[in-house]
Amino acid sequence: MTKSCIRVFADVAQIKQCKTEIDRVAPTIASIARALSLSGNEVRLKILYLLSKESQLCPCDLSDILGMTVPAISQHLKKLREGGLVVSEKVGQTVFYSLHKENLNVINPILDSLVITEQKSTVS
Amino acid sequence: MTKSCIRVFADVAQIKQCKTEIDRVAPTIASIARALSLSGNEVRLKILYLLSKESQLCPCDLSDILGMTVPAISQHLKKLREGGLVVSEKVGQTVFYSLHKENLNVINPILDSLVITEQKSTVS
DNA sequence: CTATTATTTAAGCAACTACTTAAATAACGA
DNA sequence: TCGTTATTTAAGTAGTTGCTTAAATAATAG
Repeated sequence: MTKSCIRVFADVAQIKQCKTEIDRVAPTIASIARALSLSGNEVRLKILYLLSKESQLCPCDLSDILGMTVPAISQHLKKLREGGLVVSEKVGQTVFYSLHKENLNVINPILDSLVITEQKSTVS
Repeated sequence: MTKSCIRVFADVAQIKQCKTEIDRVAPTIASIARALSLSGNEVRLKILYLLSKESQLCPCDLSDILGMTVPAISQHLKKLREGGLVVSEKVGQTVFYSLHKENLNVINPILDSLVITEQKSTVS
């Protein structure tokens, strides 16, 4: 870290500009990275996909569908809720989870691309 | 796991259908989740963003720009390369990294959304 | 009130991540 | 060749993640 790149082709102005630019977008990148790492888990991505298909599901349903324990599911849902990607509504003893559509600008294209990828592979 | 959801409103047919559907898309989800978890790291997302702006950068540049040690950067680049998100080309002692555009269908919308988000926040 | 059901929370733990420092590899120039 | 530079690899480690099981919380029915 003390020594920096001194190669002949290094473009000092370019590097400086990159530093400025990355500082500028850093907060946005941090927030997007958070959303991506949330959905970068196989179980949570499945939950998001299922919610995009079914509009709402409870932890119990998801436990059945994904073949996992209820606490395991609940902990994933907690992360998704805290990350603002899903919302929950309690109806009696049951808690229904659904996508938090307003916060899904990062995730939506991914779910879309999933559908597209599936269509492609179904066709071929 | 042994006991399944027995609530009154549970829709057995819906659950069964979801199971079938999730099994069908599981391989695609796994591969997308891998790409998302790769780009769900702040440093790696910054690298991808910088490469989308600069077309090619070496580990040394990135170390300078991001204020991190070269080995730390190198290890991130290795993951991105193994995940197929970037490619490298050696020129003399320098290794230039650039985006592997063909494999970026999952990541591209994210980088785009980053630009869009930045424009929004700049305007407001 | 008591038992049952749905969900969440907590504690423990194995596996993974992302850094560190040191060493290895490779290209270059004097 | 020797010393320098660019990069990668390796080993060690603190922190994080994702599960497990057990316990806590809350709603409902008898």
